[in-house]
Amino acid sequence: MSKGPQRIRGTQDIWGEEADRFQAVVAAFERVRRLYAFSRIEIPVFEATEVFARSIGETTDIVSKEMYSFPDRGGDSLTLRPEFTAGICRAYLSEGWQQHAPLKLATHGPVFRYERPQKGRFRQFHQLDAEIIGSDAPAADVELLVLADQLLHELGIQDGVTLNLNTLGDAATREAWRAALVEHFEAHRADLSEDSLNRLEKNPLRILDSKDPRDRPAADSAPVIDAFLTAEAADFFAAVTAGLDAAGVAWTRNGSLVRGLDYYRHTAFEFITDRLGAQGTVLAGGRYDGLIESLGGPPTPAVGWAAGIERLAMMIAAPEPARPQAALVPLGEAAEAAATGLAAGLRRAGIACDMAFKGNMKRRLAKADAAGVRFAIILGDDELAAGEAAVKDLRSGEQFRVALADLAGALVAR
RNA sequence: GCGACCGUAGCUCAGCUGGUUAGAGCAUCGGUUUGUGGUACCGAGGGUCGCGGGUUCAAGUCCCGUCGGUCGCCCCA
Repeated sequence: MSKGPQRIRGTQDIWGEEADRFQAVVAAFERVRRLYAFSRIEIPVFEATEVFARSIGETTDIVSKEMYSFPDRGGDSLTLRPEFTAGICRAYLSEGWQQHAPLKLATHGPVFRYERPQKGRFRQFHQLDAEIIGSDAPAADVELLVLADQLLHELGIQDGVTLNLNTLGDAATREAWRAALVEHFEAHRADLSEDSLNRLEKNPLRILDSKDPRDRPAADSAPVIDAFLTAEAADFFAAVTAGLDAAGVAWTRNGSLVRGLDYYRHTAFEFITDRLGAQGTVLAGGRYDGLIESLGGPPTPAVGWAAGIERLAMMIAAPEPARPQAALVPLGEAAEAAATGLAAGLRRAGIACDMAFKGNMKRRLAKADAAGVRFAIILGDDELAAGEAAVKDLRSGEQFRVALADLAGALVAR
């Protein structure tokens, strides 16, 4: 095997088709985000640890054992972001962006979670992220969902994916429902898996979507949230579903869809596929009206979602690799210099072209062909003397002479 | 943190119940073609068989450990 430093577990070196897929996902997101007038935001890759600890919830696995936290040289505890939402809310507060509310924000980039890598799961992975901060209108939830739906359509993966939708109600609803669930599961303690007994202490809602067959009877017979919804919460959810219907976005109600993170309220959703093994969630989010308050800010309503770029990239059709239109093939030193000038001219004219750093004609032609280049521009002493280049169409094999001054135009014309 | 499977050239893999100098395809480089690619043919370079220990006359092949990979559980995008 190779020696030298190795890639850190759970990180990736991405090149070739994989990189093209990644780029295609990001490009689609940037395009769609503009259509919905979301502005781009950039935030730090690391934050004070408390930003995540206070917002995400001390009891979640993310905070308790999956964060990359470290003391900096000054002794402060910093953490590599495990998600975008908390950092964006911190920025909203510390930069005084309340004055711009409601704010529609989008970003993408690396996030970090210390987990055991598996299919579609990495320690450094990448997310798309969209948030609306400062609006308590159900229309905000709807817009975010329609945006997500359009993104998946533009990526061509809507067929394998369904939008699962639920409401967690407002704070009062959630409290009442949670109490009822605890009571229900306490009564079925004997039937539950060890994992779920654990969840009962830490996050009882999670028992509802347990994969363990032993938990299913108790989970399926558990009280549903609808009975506990306050009138306001019920109205809110009705407005969201009506909006989705109006926008023509397909959705299915999933009463056992809950969120792992403490800050969610009202709308919760996941776009789920069966094409990625155990990692079925492709895009997920919801409303988190309590988060900014938990960071020490004023009560501020907000909604958002995040999607794993790697997971999306695995699902899309392979994109056409970008290939240059032409390759320069100089023969000899004089031609090499002339070709350098020609290449610069073509590129300034907006024509993508390539020129190998060295090699004989055979090598250069083979390289151009392997790269999928359409035209080889051959420059030798004969051509130079005539002020022309030999242009070879590598697809048809036909070859013709073009005056150097007309090169760019000739290539565009063909 | 737990479980299962896997770890042989740059890549994908073969190597039968342990037995002389470990193979193939692709890729790379060179040649058939000293100014013409994509096809074909010939040739070359490249591996302490993840690492460490053990069993054996003998280990890529068996055993233990360790590291890494893959998939699943937990959790989550």
